Amino acid sequence: MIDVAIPLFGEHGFAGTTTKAIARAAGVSEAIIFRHFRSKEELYGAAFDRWRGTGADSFVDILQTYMDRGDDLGLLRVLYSGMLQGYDQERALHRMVLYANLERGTSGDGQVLDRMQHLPVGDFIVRYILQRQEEGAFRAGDPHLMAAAVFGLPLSHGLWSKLSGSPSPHSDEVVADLYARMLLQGLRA
Amino acid sequence: MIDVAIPLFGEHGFAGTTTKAIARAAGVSEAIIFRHFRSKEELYGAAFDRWRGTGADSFVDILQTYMDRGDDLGLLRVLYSGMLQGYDQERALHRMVLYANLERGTSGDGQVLDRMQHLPVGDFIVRYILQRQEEGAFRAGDPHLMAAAVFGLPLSHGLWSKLSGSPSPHSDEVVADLYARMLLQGLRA
DNA sequence: CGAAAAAGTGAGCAACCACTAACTATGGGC
DNA sequence: GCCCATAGTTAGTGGTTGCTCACTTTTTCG
Repeated sequence: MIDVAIPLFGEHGFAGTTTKAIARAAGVSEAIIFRHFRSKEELYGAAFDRWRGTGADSFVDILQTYMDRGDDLGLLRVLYSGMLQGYDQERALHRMVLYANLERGTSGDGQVLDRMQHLPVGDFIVRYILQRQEEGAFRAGDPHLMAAAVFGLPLSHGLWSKLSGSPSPHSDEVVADLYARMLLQGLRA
Repeated sequence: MIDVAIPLFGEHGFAGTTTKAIARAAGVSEAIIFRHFRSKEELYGAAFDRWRGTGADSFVDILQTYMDRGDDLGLLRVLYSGMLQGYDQERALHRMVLYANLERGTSGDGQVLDRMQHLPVGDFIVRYILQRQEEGAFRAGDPHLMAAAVFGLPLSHGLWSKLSGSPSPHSDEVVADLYARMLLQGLRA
């Protein structure tokens, strides 16, 4: 049931997704949703917990090997390539996260947003920038701000070409390489 | 009526905003909404047309003076400073645009998205990058991709600290300066 | 002024929303 | 065979949704 709820929440948001639609997609009657989850809200939360466990740990491990090797360009290229691929493969999940940012961003309980505050990959990039700064390789500045820039750079492209509806003529690899080179040059001291 | 609809659509999205709430905010009865607009959808479209005219032309003029002067860093600093200020001052409008990207991004008529396809500032940055590439100052690459990077860089920071609910400890000027320097260094050949 | 047009109202419509009540089938452990 | 928890059903609940209708008030203008 969570599996079929994620694409629906991702497509139409929390307010735009009806419990009836979820039930129909799951091939069951609407009533049993409320046997397994106390409310629509609780199902939404469960969908988010599913999202948190999305192979992020193994991805951090891969990035770590690049970091140990001192391969800055490789690290960024893998990060961006993974991000762009992730937008495709887990499009529904990413859209759900964006929706949550907007729907829960203001006057919400913040419960859902709290769960996504510190993600493994985000924490890793902050630590990575900090270390390279101490080594004198990267420019000075708040690592959190710079990490936001790292994640933001491909966001505009990804938002338009992947999560909305207008695909790009460039392959993920081309985009990832260009962005990795641009950002690395911008990070260097 | 459009004026009061924008904050509501920006706060809760199209699906999450009721016509009753708009009417109450406007201080009129619900029925007169449907005298002035054939449907909720049409009011939504009207709110977007309001957005398009948001002083973008004069902003482009300012950027143009920096471009003529060959002041790359100044141009980017003003652009980012303006973007961050815009997130604050026209928060509702920016949130509405993000909502539209998600809500209309898939299976929608695309009518709303088409209206925001080519914005003055976006077109200007593409032309700017193209010219600096021809002068040999900026690295090679698709200007549209690079323009997406220009707009994306501060997006992650802006999304979290401005459009959602967790403000940043840094001033807009500090952030704009850091990001402008990072991006300029990354753009250079 | 006076009439037409525009702007506004309250009551209410069918459809839909999240959610519940009362009941039935199923399957595993004793 | 019996118990009973789990999973499922149909048929609703009260409340809300976008939107309409019949009607009244205000504004415009020759």
